Amino acid sequence: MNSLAEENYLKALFNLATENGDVNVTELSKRLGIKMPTVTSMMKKFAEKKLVHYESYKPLRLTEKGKREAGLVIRKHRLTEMFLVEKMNFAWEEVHDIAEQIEHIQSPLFFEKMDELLGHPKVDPHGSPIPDRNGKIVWKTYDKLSDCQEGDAVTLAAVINTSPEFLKYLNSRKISLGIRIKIRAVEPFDKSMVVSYGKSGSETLSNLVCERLLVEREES
Amino acid sequence: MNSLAEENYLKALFNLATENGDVNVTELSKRLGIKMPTVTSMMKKFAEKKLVHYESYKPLRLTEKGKREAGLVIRKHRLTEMFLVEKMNFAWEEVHDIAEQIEHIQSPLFFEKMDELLGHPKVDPHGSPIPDRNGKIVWKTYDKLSDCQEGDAVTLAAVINTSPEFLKYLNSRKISLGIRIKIRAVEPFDKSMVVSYGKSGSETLSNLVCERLLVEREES
DNA sequence: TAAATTTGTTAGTATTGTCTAACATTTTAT
DNA sequence: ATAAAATGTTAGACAATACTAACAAATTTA
Repeated sequence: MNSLAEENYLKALFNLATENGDVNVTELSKRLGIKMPTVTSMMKKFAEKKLVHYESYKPLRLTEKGKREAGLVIRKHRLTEMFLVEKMNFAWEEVHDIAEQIEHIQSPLFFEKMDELLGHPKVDPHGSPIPDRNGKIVWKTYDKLSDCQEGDAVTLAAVINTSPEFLKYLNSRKISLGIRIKIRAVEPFDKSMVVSYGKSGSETLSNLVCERLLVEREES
Repeated sequence: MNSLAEENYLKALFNLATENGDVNVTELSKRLGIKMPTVTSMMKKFAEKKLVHYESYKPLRLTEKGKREAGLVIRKHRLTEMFLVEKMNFAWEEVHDIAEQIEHIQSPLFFEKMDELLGHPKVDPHGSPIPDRNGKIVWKTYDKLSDCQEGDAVTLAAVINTSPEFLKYLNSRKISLGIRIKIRAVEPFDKSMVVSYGKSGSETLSNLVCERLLVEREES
């Protein structure tokens, strides 16, 4: 069984590997808000527990076991986020901190119950995939809205940045997962987009925002 | 803010005081499964934090602050038990261990949401009162079934022992909170009772069981 | 009331997970 | 190619919470 601290390291390792490929000690240290020497010693412990392949000065790589156990922590996190939103009426920008705590509950039954009550959801409230019972993630590949063209019609499937600030910004624009977005124009100078969706006439979204919105093109 | 360990000490102190009056180090040690020297040193820390009145070799007494904070932990525990049973379809004998973990979540909003979704319940699934937002418990006084007489008709309001074994025994007899029980006979020799309730013809309950069932007499 | 038992404290140690300071290696830039 | 910068490790310390062994006080019993 992994401790709470270990679960946090596992999750961070997995997420960083997904985001950036190779993970180094500095990044992991920054992500966790824990100083580098502490991270180094935890990685040695992880090596003994066969959770990472560790060699001094080399990038950190989760073993298969490490990936599985990390996936299971992320599963608990994302199921919790979904439960909080769907069953407890939380808004999507409120759930992260609570899920960070509940993900450490040791009770397979508890998470099985959540999964069942939610009808075995495939994604969390931000569109991130929920790993299966073996910790395996099935990745669907989405396009960034910023990579789409004038005239494209797309559906919003996920958001990359899940900070409360960004999510509140989206709330204020009535942007939520599942909305259909039409790209009316792309400004060449700053790559901002004029889009329409829902009941809005049209809105202008900066490139920074468009890069954080993952969409599916209409099936053709 | 109290740590997880401190919250456990607070809860145990409060519960022991409710059950037995005075609390001593030995009892607290046994209840927590923590050796006495560790308990002594935690009590010194509690004295500094003004959670207990501590004097060497004297019984342990929670301060008003200590009672309030203990009550708030117990509130979190009991709200959680109720939530697990009412909203997540757990059986009453399954919830204790999970609630022991969730009670330590630091998020007032999370527990407020539970309370709201449950409609501000006054008792948990075992009939124990849920402290209010200030940690105050309003005690209703019940009678033990074992103190009732032949001919009495009562309603089951709470159970004293909440061990899974006892609760499963009650399940097997279809005994649940709220059932109306009629006392058909009391065996003088061993104080066992012949009772009827629900659809059962009649059942015999040992004195040990009857002492653990708290009932309300029919309003007169 | 004195001995035995129970209860409680002190002292010293261990583990987990954190830190800072100092040093070592690797990478980048001139 | 070497100096500077970035990255990573070692060594030693610390806080929280637990433990055991030894001792002290209080209570019970004979």
